[in-house]
Amino acid sequence: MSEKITIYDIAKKLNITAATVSRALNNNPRISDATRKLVMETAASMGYTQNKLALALKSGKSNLVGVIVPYIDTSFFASIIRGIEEALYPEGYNVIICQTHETQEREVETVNTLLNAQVDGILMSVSKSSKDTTHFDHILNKKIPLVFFDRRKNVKGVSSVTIDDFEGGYEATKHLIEQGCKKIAHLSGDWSLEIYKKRFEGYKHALLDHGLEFDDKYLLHVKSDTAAGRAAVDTLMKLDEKPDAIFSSSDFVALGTIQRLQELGFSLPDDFCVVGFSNEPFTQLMELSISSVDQAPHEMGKMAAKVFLDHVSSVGKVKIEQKVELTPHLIIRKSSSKSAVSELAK
Amino acid sequence: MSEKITIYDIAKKLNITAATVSRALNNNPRISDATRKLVMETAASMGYTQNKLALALKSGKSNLVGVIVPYIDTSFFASIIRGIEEALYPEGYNVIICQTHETQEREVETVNTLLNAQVDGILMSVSKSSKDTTHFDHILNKKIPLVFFDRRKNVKGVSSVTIDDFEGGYEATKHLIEQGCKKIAHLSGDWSLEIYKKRFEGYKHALLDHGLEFDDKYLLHVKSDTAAGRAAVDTLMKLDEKPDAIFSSSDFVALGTIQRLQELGFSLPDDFCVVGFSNEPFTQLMELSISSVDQAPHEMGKMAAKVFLDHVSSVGKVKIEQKVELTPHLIIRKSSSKSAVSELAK
DNA sequence: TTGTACGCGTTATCAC
DNA sequence: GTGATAACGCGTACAA
Repeated sequence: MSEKITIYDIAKKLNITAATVSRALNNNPRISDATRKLVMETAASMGYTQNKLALALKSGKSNLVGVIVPYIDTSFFASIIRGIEEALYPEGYNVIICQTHETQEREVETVNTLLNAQVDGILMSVSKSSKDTTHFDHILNKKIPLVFFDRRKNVKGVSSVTIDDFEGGYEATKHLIEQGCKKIAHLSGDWSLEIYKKRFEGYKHALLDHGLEFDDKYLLHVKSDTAAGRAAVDTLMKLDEKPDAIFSSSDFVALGTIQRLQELGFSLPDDFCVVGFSNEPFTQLMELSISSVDQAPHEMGKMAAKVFLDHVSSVGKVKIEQKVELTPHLIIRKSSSKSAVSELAK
Repeated sequence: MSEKITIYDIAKKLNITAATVSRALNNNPRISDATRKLVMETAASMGYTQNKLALALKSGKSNLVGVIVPYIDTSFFASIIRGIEEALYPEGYNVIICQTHETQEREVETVNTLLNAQVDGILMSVSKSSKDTTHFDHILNKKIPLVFFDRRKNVKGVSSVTIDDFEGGYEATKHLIEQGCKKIAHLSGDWSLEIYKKRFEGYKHALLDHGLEFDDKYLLHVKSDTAAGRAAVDTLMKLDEKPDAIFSSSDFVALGTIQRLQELGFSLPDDFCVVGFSNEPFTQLMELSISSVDQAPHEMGKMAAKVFLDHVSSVGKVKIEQKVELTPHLIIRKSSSKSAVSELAK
């Protein structure tokens, strides 16, 4: 009892042909109940497991889906992958994970690897440094569904699932304005990624819609870590007109600003209101819990999987690229809840 | 230019046979430089990609490795998976991810799924409710390497990579004793998992080794969330002899205890010292940063992958099961750094 | 109801 | 150096 058992092994044991075994195992109607039962039982006793590779080779369908992310161990992407896995597993798909480490080189490499592995689809979030798009054409030329999530590129025929980053930026800024903040700084990221640009635009429009003017000096481009947030605070403090609120495109940056502001002796949220983006797990755990825009990554993953499934189920039919935009949800916590305003609300 | 290109397509175009194309592509020595170059070029121009499924079927080697975890989106497991992926990718393996949701049922199911997918190995952390072990035998019967990480079961012939949980519990407790704590409570988890039992044993031995006695009333079994930590504090506060320190097997529980203790008006770390376990990302981000035992999940993943690679490279040779035990590292932060002791150290 | 024969794409083993 | 052929494990028309 060991090694790989094939339908030939069980056929030989029963003095029948492999075709019959195959039929019995697949509940083919054209087979007697007797042999079906017999085959089923001996298959189980011999410890037979179907070789999906052979099936995949024959059918041209591997039931493998590739997922490409910058890093797997950031809570945002991990949640998305969980959503994808949980939506695809019940449909019989297995998920292969690849990381790009934010480089174009690895992105191209992993795409080719997944193509070699004959995946039935690729779900991915493009890396920051991704500029060229010919590797996406490789995928499309092979008629393999490609779905972007969160970070997308404009490629014809490719569906995407994102959140409405404009809306997220708008809501966060609007909330700060409602808290009575007048001079709201915005810490943005690398604009080669659409998401940061759109969050900024939401921020800008919210200002204008509420009679505030947009001022260049309150816009900073920073990296996504706490150190960058601390440095940003120091930069802002050199201004003649210091801001009274900060909307950051990253929770880590937001945390850095809070740390630095508190070090400088400011009282939050009364002197400064801060809102972050992503609703990282830690934001709700802090003593001064941090307001943030939730991106519903689990839902995003499920939706990306659903879009893929729609694609495969609509072969032959007109398959139109889908651009799903999820609505972000601002979660208001202590870092932006001025006591004065809270009192008013009561 | 589209659809799947096979070596037959390129053979036909060049009026040669598929075997020759295969040889050219695989740098077989018995081939002329002229045809090799010709094949290489036309292969590239036609957009040929090797079908690894066919290769896998023929060779019996899929270059797929299955990874099974309770949940993919906890920082600990996500880091492990990252470590695994980064160690396996350069060796030509792709990683398939499955989640058990902590149920035995899904664990058995995912194992069978991965076996069907013809994975070359399975790396897994068993689920809490996993009791039966026959599904592990299925794996071993097929001569497929199985490696446990973090959470293991005693199964003959199975390698494992864990951290020395006894050591972790011991060091954490010893540290608390050195801070001057005399009555150290321990919040443990479900003892059906070895890890929690061992952490407790480390705790107990550290007490005894330093002349403190172990007292039942300071040992509580709790779930792994902040609510459980809060509840545990309330339970401990009902004791006549209240503890002066808490060693928790979970960072989330530790956070809960800190929140509740502060609510009750205690000053930390002077009234209470708290140490957690896992070094979750948030522990270092809190205003009162939390001391914790780091499990080096990234390293653990890399090591699990390495153990697997050792297995496959030693086919035929005596392959002995490896029991790798990584050394945990206590990270001392504010939650257990008494100012008095700190002053003394200066 | 069951057996026969073929093909999925690839490489390896023969021949030539 | 290259061509022909078998084999990996499976499902399925076609024949019986």
